[in-house]
Amino acid sequence: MFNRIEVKPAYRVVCETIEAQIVAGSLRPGDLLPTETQLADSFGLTRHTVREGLRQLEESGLVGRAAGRRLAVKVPDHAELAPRATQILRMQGVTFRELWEASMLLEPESARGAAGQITAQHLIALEANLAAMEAALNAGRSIIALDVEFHALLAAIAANKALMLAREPVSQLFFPALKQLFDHPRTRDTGPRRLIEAHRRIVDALRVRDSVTAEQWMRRHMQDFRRGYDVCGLDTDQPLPASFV
Amino acid sequence: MFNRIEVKPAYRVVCETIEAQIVAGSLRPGDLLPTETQLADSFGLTRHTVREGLRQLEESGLVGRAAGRRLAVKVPDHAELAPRATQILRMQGVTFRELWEASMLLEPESARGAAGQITAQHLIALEANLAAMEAALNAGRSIIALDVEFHALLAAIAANKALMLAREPVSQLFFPALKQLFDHPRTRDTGPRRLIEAHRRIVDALRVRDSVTAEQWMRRHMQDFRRGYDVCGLDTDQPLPASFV
DNA sequence: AATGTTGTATTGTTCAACAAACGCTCCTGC
DNA sequence: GCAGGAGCGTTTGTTGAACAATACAACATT
Repeated sequence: MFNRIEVKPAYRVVCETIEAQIVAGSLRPGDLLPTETQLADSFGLTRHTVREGLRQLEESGLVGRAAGRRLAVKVPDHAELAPRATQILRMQGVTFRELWEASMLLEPESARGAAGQITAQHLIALEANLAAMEAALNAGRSIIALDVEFHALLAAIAANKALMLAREPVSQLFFPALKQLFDHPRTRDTGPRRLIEAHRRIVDALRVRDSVTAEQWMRRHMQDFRRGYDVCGLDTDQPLPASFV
Repeated sequence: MFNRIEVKPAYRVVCETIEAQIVAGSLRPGDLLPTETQLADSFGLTRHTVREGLRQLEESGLVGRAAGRRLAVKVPDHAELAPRATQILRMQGVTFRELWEASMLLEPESARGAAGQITAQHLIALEANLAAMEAALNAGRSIIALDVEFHALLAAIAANKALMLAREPVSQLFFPALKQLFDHPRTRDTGPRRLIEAHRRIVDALRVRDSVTAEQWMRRHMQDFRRGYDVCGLDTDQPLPASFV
């Protein structure tokens, strides 16, 4: 009968009210919010209180500074969400196995989907990535960042928004976790070569829109990672060390 | 050469500084933050400026009110992130097809994983869900919420944090999208029955830890959804209507 | 046309308070 | 001895009136 009453601070109400207006559609992406003073007047609050609400709204990604100083409604981007998701996974002590199992699902599907959508434009980007990797390898620089980029490229080509959202945080953790591999004597020399080889094969398959082969090579590629982890004697059930930031 | 210069407001620096302390580990989950006045003194800012930073930190999920009023560092929960991810997908105009393709990957894996981890405790929860569904159906109430819950239960049982994070936002959109189906004359009568039947089969398979059958039935279950959508003449490539809130 | 200048609107920040809620200690009554 | 209040200090939530800094636009200058 009498449900739990919770008093929300005014700034929270401000945030929720504006958010509600946005999802309801009365404020559309691109629209400028009223000025802080106007909002304060409307709500019958001080500018300070309104500002605290706006700070939360800002962090939620629903508003941002489009052109000038004024806050504008925008469509939040999944690129903003990914780092936060990554952070959650790390702080919750996600294990290599969990990441690997997720990647084992998401990446092959990403490759498969890319085969159906790929354009000449995309191929150029992929080739550029491969070339950059070769160069980095020869120069003795790390290829991890380029690896992450490669997989992100594939996902972007596949153009499934749900998949991209799901994939990104996992990839942000999984691939950097492989840094250990490339530093390890057992895999330092062969690892990067095998990686580039797999990427090469995937691109070749995509060029001829061969989704089956692309998917197969991606799966092999993922299994390679897993095997490398084992070969190096690393425990797949341990939480990832915090150093992967 | 000359990169974009961005001057960050002080409240933003406050937020980032504290966040850095948390990820660096000098502030651990459970620790209380200093009081607003102390922070203001340390930073050499006004209490209000500090508060704006704290509001952002709060929204980011890294701090929260644990016991009393004081803010405490906490491990962010993926349950907080899911609604935001859902929002992003919806605002970006995600289509039924995208959601379905993602679910077609994630849900069967979820069922498969659950088979390996399930306990008597879990089975009780699943049975309770099934019973509640039967009851809801007989009473003519909607079973959508219970369906979402069923799939969330499976994911929780499978206990893969990366998978749960990936799955949740998709499920929050995908299953409610099926409301149309259960309102449509073509599937109104048979749909819910088939749904419960599939859930039943999955639970039965899980009870005997038969991961293959569980996964198969889940896949069939998903394909059923898709077929229903087609049968009702709905366009799978249209963005979901905004009414799924 | 490109570069200064001015003016105004809006955000960022400060200072000085006060109200309300919480946690704590200490005190009372049994 | 201890359960239950009464007070008290601490901390957050909120207000008010300012001022500084910046961005934008319109205009003047060269």
